[in-house]
Amino acid sequence: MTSTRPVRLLLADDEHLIRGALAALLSLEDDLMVVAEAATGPEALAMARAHAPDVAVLDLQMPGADGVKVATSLRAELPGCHVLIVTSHGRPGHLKRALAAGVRGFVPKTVSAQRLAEIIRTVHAGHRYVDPELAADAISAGDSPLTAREAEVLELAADGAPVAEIAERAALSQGTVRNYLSSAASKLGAENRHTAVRLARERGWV
Amino acid sequence: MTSTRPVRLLLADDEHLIRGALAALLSLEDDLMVVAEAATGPEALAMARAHAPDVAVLDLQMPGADGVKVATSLRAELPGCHVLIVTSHGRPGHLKRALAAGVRGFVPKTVSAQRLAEIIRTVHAGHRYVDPELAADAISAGDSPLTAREAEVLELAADGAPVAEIAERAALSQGTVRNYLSSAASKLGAENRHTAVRLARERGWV
DNA sequence: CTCCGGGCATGACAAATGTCAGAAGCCCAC
DNA sequence: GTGGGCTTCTGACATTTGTCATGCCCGGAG
Repeated sequence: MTSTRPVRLLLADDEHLIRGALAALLSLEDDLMVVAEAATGPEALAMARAHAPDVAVLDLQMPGADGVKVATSLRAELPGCHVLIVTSHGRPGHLKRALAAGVRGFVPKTVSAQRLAEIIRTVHAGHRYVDPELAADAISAGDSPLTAREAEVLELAADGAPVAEIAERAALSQGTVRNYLSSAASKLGAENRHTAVRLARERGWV
Repeated sequence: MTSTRPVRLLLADDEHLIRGALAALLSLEDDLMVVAEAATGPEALAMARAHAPDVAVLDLQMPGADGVKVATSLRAELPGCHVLIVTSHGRPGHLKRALAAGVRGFVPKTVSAQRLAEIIRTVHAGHRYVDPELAADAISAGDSPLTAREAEVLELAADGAPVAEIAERAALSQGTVRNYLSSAASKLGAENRHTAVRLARERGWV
């Protein structure tokens, strides 16, 4: 690779410790340059607009808006900025959503900084990179068997709310809610909606 | 501070990215020296035994055994090794458990590496350090109002298991289980056991 | 010693939940 | 345009919960 101008990076992660450490390590690479940092989703967007980085390295879970949401907005506003998502807990469904949002790379935080630097270069060069293990998980987990409404209702049930409340918030009758919950649970092989919620969470389907 | 021998550190975190970055940043400080790294609880223990570090910087959530468990074992085996716990999601109850386990420092991952280095020195000098915000949360959250059995049953209910299963696993009658769940829920101000579980989780009481 | 709170249980009732069958409207594909 | 899948509803039923009263045993506080 001939010496061209460095890759300009945006780093977004709510954990200052990691963000700072990462910035320091990546800056050690001659061809990488951290031009902006952010601790929240909205902040990441604002920083991206202000600095127009080549690659945005986003944490999946951030206050305000998660990495995928930020990626979606970024794709619309800065098509030239490639997004690389870094995550601690890689749920299969997240990867799918991320890819659908136009994310170019998806890696767990268990990779080394060295490896991350390489991946950043890969993504910047226009290629894609998905961690093989996460990819395997996503493939074996398959697609969500839930219909849109089932998923919606299941999500509303997530914090333990009674059927009456779910029905109200979804503007559905209680009977309908129970039917959806029941069919969602049976599709997921769960005995009740609460385990169903847990299973759907684990697979990243909610 | 006169130039004495450096503080020998053990770093344990399952995320290689963070661990590596942290090791690099902390090594930049003249008086700090990373002598061992670990990715799991048991590994951290083994490393500690092998290297007898002055300060162990542990992530709260690691595969195998969490930071508090490691701290407990460490306290027994290496009384001279002070433990500093670093966490992403600081639940009030965790802090309390950590302090009870003899942990000397407790900080969120939102601090900067610079600050962390200072805190490591504080802990090494024999003092304690608890992040003020986490401390405030812990104090305002107060003590768990649950009796031992209530907490135990609530924990078994955590993954959405039906009463029959909880009863079997706790070797209690179903009626007793329902009574405990009911009283736990009312103590927590929850409408049902599932929200009760969620609330107890948030406060770190399970 | 006696009282009290916690652990444990039972039984009974009310409320919430899960399950099923059936039915209507809608839209898409064949 | 017909069939099939999704959405939505209703009603009925079985099962699971939540709640409450009541009782027993035990160990520590007064």
